[in-house]
Order: sequence, then C-alpha cells, then structure tokens
Amino acid sequence: MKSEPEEFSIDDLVRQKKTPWFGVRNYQARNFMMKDMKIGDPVFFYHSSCPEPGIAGIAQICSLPYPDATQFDSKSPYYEPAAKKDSPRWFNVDVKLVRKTRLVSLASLRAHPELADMRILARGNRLSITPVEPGEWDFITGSLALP
DNA sequence: GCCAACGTTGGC
DNA sequence: GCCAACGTTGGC
Repeated sequence: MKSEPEEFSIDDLVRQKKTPWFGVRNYQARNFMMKDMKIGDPVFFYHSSCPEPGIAGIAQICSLPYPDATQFDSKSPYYEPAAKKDSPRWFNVDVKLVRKTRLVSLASLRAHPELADMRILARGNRLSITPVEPGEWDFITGSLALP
C-alpha cells in the first residue's frame, strides 16, 4: 500500500499504531480493499513520491471495508460531491502497524530478478494498492532480511 | 520541472 | 459506445 510520506509516513503509523487507509479514489484499488483483503493480511507500507521511494515497514489489515469518511467532508481534498451517506462511493480498511523496517528502496527491488513480476514494479503502474505474491513476500522479508 | 502512462470526463 | 481532451501519478 502506497502513501506519500509527506502526507502519512511509516513514522506516523508508528505514532498512531492504527489508521484508516483513507483517500483511495481509484476503483481498482478500492476493489482490492473491498474484495481481496482479509483481516490479518500483511501489507508492505510503501513510500511514494519522495526522495527515497521504497518499502518502509510492514502493517496488517485490521478491519472490514467501511465508507471512507473523507468523501463526505467538503473541506477535505478527498471530498466526493457525488457520494451520499446512503450510497457511499469510496471505502477503506483500517491498517495497523506491525513494524517499521529498514528502507528497501525501489532501486533495490528492481535489482532482484525474483521480483521482476511484482505488480508495483510493472511499467506504468499507478495503482496505490497492488497485490504481492507469497513468493515475493517471502523473498523480500527473507532474502532481503527485513528488518 | 519533465514526461510517460494511465484513468476519467464529456461531447457526439 | 467511441475517443479526444484533460487530469493525475510518480519516478527521475
């Protein structure tokens, strides 16, 4: 799951322990949260659009999907005028900290042929949430010796 | 700041 | 339903 650290970083999650993953405004990413994520699933917390993009920590899904509150907030950058309380458009899950890790940079992810098929590394990928295959997870947490 | 890639919008 | 125009993402 990607986040811009200037908006919400792994250190913010260390302080808060838990956060709603608000602000997802892409249907594919939303559907990953609504259909594929299960409570207890582990996720990589990825820093994007920053000087050192890469995996910065590990978190865990800790709620079912529920309506994203920011879509109803006219002062929020994530405000969605078309969304109504009785027919929300955007949903989020809650995520809790497992641990902060050393930074596994985007460059180092790309350097490993074992990770060549990772969805997040695909050309032109802009999805803020992408699936990680079990083998990719094991390789990153094991061979890259996180943390 | 640039630009490739992709998603969304809206006229027809 | 098509598709051009536009907006956004995100690495560099």
